[in-house]
Amino acid sequence: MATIKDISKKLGISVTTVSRALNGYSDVNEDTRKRIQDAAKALNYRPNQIARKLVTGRSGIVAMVLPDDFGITTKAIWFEIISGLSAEFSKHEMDFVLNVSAKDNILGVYQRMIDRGTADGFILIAPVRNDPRVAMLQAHKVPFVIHGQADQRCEYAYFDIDNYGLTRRSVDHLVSLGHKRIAFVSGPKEHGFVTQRVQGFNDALQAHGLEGRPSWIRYADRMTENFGLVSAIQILSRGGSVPTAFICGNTLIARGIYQAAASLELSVPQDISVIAHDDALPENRAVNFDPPLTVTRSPLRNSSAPLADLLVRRIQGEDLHSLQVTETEEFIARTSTAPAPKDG
Amino acid sequence: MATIKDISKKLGISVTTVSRALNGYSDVNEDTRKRIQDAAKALNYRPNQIARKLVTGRSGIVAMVLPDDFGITTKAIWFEIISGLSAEFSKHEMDFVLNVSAKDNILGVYQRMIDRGTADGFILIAPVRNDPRVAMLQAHKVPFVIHGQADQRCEYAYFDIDNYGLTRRSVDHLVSLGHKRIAFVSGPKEHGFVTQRVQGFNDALQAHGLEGRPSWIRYADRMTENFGLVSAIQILSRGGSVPTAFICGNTLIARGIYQAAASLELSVPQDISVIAHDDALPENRAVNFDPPLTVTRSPLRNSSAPLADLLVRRIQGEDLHSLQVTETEEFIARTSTAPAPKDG
DNA sequence: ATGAGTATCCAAAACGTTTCGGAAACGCAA
DNA sequence: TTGCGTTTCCGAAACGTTTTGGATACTCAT
Repeated sequence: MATIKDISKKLGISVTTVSRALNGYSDVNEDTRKRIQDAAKALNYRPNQIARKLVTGRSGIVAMVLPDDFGITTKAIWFEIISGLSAEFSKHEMDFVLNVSAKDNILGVYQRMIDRGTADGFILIAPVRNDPRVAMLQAHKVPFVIHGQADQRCEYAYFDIDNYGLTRRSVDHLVSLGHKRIAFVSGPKEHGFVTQRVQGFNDALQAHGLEGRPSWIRYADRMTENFGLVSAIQILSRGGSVPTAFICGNTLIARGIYQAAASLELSVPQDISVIAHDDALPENRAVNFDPPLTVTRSPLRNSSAPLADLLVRRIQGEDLHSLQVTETEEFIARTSTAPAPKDG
Repeated sequence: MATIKDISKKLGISVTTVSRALNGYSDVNEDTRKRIQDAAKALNYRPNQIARKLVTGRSGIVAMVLPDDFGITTKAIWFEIISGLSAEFSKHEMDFVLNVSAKDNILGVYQRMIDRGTADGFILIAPVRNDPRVAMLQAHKVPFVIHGQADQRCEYAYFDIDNYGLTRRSVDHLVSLGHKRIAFVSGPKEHGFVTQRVQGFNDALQAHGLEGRPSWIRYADRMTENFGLVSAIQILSRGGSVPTAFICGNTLIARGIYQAAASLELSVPQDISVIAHDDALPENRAVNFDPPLTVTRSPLRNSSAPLADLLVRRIQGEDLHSLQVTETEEFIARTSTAPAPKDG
């Protein structure tokens, strides 16, 4: 309601000085600044973002565009990210625009938003290789940060977990328990994080002199309980030798594998060990599994603050290469993993 | 990128005329308008919302503030509403700001948004009686629309379903099947829709000369499967006569009641009939229940378009009273309801 | 020919802020 | 005294649009 002019008039100080005082410039006397700040508070002044944007080119608005076709799993995951981000940007006094659109229209939405210049920057999630969104944003020189790293050497800011290391550590743990035949039930092939995890998985097997079987690596379109159930039954029912351990892309898949084991009258961990990556969604806690699930853990919730922070700094013009963060996940051994069965 | 000035220069026409042509004013020659529109298209012109807002006071931004403490059910429900709204506002070329904040800070967020004037209007959901958010928005004369009607006679725009009629119809249906003892498992007491449903429930009972028992009406803090399970077992295990039918606030509660019935070795619908209100969430389809669930149905998804539309019209200054919409839900009889048991 | 009415156009102000390019006042060294 | 550097301030322009209040030219009846 109150404008900078009101403060200016009330104090008999120029609009310029008021603006500079409030924005922390050094060319204003500290006493004056104090008076101005007090007046601002007294008048309940809040800078009009719109007016500010017109001159600075910044709107204090940040956006995220999501496709609308996904299951409840993805829904929960994204809600987790969304609420975290929204809260985080709130702290920065920024607004968070969410757009949920048909998958084939996503690029159109970006185009519109870029043209109208509503947003200072974007958050992307679930990147794929050669992601067209990335190409578009780069072409228009719009700041953005990706959750997850799509390509090996990339020219954008990102926050990622160590997907490669995640499967390596899981394999290491299983091998140290004597497992030699390990399956990996993962996510959609086109996503960067899946590629990296598979890579880590294969490299780890090789490092231990073990041989992987292509049919023991499964790619889910949707990383659901059902997919875990079906995959495990298929893998375990095939003739010949079967895996003694499963690594799961998330805890839902693990749940499906527990079910499969129960259905096949196998017990976890005596017959098969299970280990998963845990995004720490509040509604599916690995510690409440029976038996409690061994996991590599990196709460999705924890990624909000870094993501928001990175984007803010990117918008402020900070260099890309200082804005590429990879976080190492926690390893938590519980009782879903045990020494490999003797007859294995 | 291209501004109104660019068009103006290219065509040798004043900025004023370009603006008026593009905004459909009648005082510009149709030929000129055509030329201007063509030039605008050629230059890929999009009006700068920010500049526009500065003078009109409209930002083309609309906001919603949610508390961050809720279970996965609410999460799914809200995601449903959110994606619908976002898509809908997209069509209106408006941006949708989402803010998820701590419950005790919600009002602060509204205050900030109102002060900064980022949003043209707000969407509220899940109103309670004498909702402080309503009071605040009314005090600041900010346009808003509520999903659900909190108070009987209210001075705001809303879109609601006929919550009163919903339970009336459910009771009618059950009574016509011969049921005389009916329980109702509903939602949080403080929400308007619960009050209305309970009212409809009680009135319907009375209209049929039946007597309700207070202990047969249950208020859930969270309308989950668990609450349905627990409520049904408690109600059915009590000494004396027990209900022969349950009305459920949503399909999750119904699922819990199915479970309770199974656990108590009662069958649906031979021993107890179940009827629910169905918000039509994609992950919990009433038709897939076993037996398929009789419902009153009003897809949440369907409320997005009216809500968005109402808000847009409210922002444009349309009168409140033409913006109060109550939709009647569908009634779908399936096989979870059957004649009351003879010994009942 | 005059005046009124209509169709079409436009210059300038306004929205609230930041920023550019100084200006004034002072201290201090030469 | 002069000149220079600091500190502290400010006027005016700018951002891209809409809106206000005419101005101009034309038509048509008188």
